[in-house]
Amino acid sequence: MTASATIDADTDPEIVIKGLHIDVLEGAFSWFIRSLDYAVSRDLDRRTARLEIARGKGQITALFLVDDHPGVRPSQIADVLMRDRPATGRIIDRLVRDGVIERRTDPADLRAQALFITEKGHALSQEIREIIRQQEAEFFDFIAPEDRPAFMRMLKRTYLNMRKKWD
Amino acid sequence: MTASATIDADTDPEIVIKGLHIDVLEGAFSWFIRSLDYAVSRDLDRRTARLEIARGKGQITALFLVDDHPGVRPSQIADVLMRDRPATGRIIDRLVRDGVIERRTDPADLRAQALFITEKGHALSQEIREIIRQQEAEFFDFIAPEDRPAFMRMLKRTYLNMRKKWD
DNA sequence: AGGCTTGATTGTCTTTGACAACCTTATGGT
DNA sequence: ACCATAAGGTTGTCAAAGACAATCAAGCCT
Repeated sequence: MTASATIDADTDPEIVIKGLHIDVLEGAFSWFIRSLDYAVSRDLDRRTARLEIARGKGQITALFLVDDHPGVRPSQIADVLMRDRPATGRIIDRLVRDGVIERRTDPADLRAQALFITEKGHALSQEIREIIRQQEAEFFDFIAPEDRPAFMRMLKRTYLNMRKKWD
Repeated sequence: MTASATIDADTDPEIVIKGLHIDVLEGAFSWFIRSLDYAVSRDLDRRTARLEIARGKGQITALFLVDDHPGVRPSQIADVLMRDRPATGRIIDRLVRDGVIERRTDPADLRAQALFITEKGHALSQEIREIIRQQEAEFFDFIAPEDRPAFMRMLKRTYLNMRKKWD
């Protein structure tokens, strides 16, 4: 018994952890987002531990991007991930080493690479998508179905707003 | 021009980054949460760069907790942070080294420590709170005032739901 | 042709975070 | 009272993430 709370559809829950009222942090969207990220990431790592993919958000997002956009370039992935190119390059290194994607040089621009998913990579991708679906279901099932679109919309808009400030 | 979107009050925005439709990831709450965390964290690091506090969420949350709960114990902080005790211990080390909090042994339990804020620490805490208020205002100002409580409530409930599964 | 920009890699450094082992103090059962 | 066990913290080690600078190669633009 370390966390307790009253959860109601319409009231603002109080947050108490090990006897500490962490009211301070309430009112701070960012704090919840950061804590949620930590939890979601760890949970996802656990769920994917048995798979042949290194943990970390970057790997999975990159894999999905290659799966959905054959020929995508590392720099595009870097932009989506908001990482610099060296970091993205190493993520891709690992995916290539694991045999889930392939690097080819783009004939139209010899500097650039075009990335393609392998069969193994596609299968892995499908498996991870299913895992994420399960995670979503378990983590967010308490949000009433009719509230989900609203929540998602707010997240998206926050994301887009943030990206605008980013560039 | 790397991110573009149509933002409407009521429509679901499309997300396009550098020409990539990242529809795949839509429908995944977790992806937005993770991306948002990344952005919010980096932004906060930038804003607090000039301050005498190491970057990282742990430092700030721990500082706030000590500021609000004089005599709090490291293990309680570890629980809020969802970190293990070694990690929490090192966060506290840094805060003590920087002179913003003090370690005393709890007379009631000689194993345990009671943490207290210093004057310097309290001043720093106030300063950071103000910075966070500003960040919140800039990041989340596009959420209509009447929608904010709902958004916050959903975040809180997600957080609490997650903590329940955590323990 | 020359200079500049873009795509990507390599090398290095710092920071996080996880895990295991250890020491000290409380607690609880007998 | 005593011994085993649990709880609070510290130290040591290791791996991974991420940031930054420097480098190389290819295209673009006058």
